[in-house]
Amino acid sequence: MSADQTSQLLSNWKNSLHQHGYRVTRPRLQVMEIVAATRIPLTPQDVYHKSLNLESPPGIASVYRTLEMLDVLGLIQQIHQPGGCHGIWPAVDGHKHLLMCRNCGQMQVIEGNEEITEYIRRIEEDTGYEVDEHWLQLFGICSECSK
Amino acid sequence: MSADQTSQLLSNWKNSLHQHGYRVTRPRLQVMEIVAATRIPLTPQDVYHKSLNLESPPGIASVYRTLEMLDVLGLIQQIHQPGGCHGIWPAVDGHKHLLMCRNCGQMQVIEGNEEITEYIRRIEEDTGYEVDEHWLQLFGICSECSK
DNA sequence: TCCTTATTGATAATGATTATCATTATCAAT
DNA sequence: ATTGATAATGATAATCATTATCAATAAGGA
Repeated sequence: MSADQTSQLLSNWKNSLHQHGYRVTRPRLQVMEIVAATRIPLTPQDVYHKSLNLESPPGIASVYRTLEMLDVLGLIQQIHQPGGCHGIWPAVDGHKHLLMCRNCGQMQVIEGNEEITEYIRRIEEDTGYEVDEHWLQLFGICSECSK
Repeated sequence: MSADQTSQLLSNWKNSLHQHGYRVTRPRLQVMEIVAATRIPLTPQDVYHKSLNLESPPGIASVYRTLEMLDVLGLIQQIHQPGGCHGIWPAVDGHKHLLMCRNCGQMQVIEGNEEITEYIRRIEEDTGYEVDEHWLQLFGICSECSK
């Protein structure tokens, strides 16, 4: 994620806090900066440990509280990984699927999902379910790592 | 899952333990019976609490150890749910996708995934990744629950 | 600048999972 | 069927992540 993409994201997030009546505080900013800048999914613990490098790091409780708030506001999303654990990641607009390099951890957003829409339509016919949500995540090796 | 499907599964699992040099013990059988018979994903705690109804229930540690063993042997798989937490479920042969009713929790295995194969081929072309694993899970309301 | 109150940080409480280790039970060999 | 080596168990302690508590602090509207 490039530097100006990150600051764009941060700016949007701050607006969202204001709009929903949340105060913009230093601990929240510290957490948001870390999450907005990450290129790999982070756990709450990851965020906390990264924050310890900062001047006056937020308390562990504020890290959890801020992540909870970002989640409620839909600004981050959970990522499910082969290791079994979750990580968080800035939420992607619309419904996009994610591709993650199992070597370097880098995430990539996939554009277009017509095939999946078609697939789901067929499943609904076959099973009688109303499918209202789906998760698709792809894992592999990115072109950098496969060199 | 029907009664004879369950006993078929159990029988396969016991064979697998023998083949890999694991002893077949009562605590293991108790855990395996619970997991093989479930119609919804279970957490380790779920399994433990269900086991407490039994005559001489296994210790909590044995529940964890048995689930770990079943996972290593590839006999169960993890299910990722909207709530954010994992559950376990008997592993499905081949690569099948799962559909879960968000009301009753019931799981359904989906046959055929040509659309997904096609989708992944396109992603590989677009991104330069080698995609070697993918997770797709669908959530919705089953025909029973939507009545 | 003041004042209300949302937020923080330190820490206690909770809950899940893992590690430890003496005792028990499996199962291959006899 | 019995024996014996040792894998496995169960009770519990240790660890680790997450949540709750509450007095002190700071954001931001008046």
